[in-house]
Amino acid sequence: MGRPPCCDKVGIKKGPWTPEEDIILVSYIQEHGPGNWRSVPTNTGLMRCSKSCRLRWTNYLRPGIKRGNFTPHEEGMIIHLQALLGNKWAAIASYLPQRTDNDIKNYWNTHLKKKLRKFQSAMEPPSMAGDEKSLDFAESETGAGSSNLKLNQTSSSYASSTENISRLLQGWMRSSPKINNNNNNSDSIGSCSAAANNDLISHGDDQLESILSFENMKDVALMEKSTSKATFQDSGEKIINPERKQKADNNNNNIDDNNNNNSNPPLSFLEKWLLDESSSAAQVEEIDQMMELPSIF
DNA sequence: AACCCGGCCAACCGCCCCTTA
DNA sequence: CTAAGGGGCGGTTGGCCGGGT
Repeated sequence: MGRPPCCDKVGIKKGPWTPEEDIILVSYIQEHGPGNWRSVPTNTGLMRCSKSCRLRWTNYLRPGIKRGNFTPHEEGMIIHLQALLGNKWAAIASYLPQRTDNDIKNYWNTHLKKKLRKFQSAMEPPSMAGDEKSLDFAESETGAGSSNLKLNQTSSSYASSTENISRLLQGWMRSSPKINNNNNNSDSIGSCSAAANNDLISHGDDQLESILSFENMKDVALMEKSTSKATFQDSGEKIINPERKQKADNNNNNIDDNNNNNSNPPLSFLEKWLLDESSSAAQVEEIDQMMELPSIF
């Protein structure tokens, strides 16, 4: 039924990437641009499957990726979007261009889910504490007295220090105008929208409840999806709109309506809502404060 | 000091969708 | 129209690390 895994072949290397492999991959992409991943292993001599190469590039080597240290604003965006869209990490990532879906997914699973759960149990009367339906958490409670959140774990291993890989490799990339020729094209991340959002977000009602009850927005989201399907494209490679996908595949060239978007497309309802609400930084901080209360005593 | 346990996160797996021949 | 291939996405895993005992 299912297709055989692409990486079944013997001799395919798995596990953490080495700096040497990263350099090979980056220099290849520098020369040829991302895409046609199938040919990457053969052309580079990397003993990695094409998927692994793509993943490595999109999640770590791509220029402009920001890693670690999620800001309260980003947290708020993620919480909002997760409530609205569910576990559509790629879609969520498209609103946080500097973040990868994998990163967001990990952050959600390791930090935000717990945070929200704590928050929810803090908000609920004790008798209700066991009922977790409203947050739709799939997993069961583990470790009832779960420990404090550990943020910013540091690691000395290469793989874990990749937060700086893009920076380290910037020299390589810089010598290549090809890839990042366009402010906003599919490889230059971290540009506009996030920054714009950061700037735009200035207010919001502080009703914490609103963070947690977006059910009413889901219909809107569905409508949204059916009509305009995520009109935002992140400046990365996650392309939600198929039309854009095709264009992107054709590679480059400014596709992007969204670039040129000076002819800014009108904000969709969802986007407006996000911008209005994602003042959520304040809301998230409030959650933090709420959750710290018990520890004060 | 050694061991155990749990958290974190990079990477893999497998399914799905889209494109192309 | 259909089948095959490639890429994208979400879920899951496994290894590393730090904290606790």
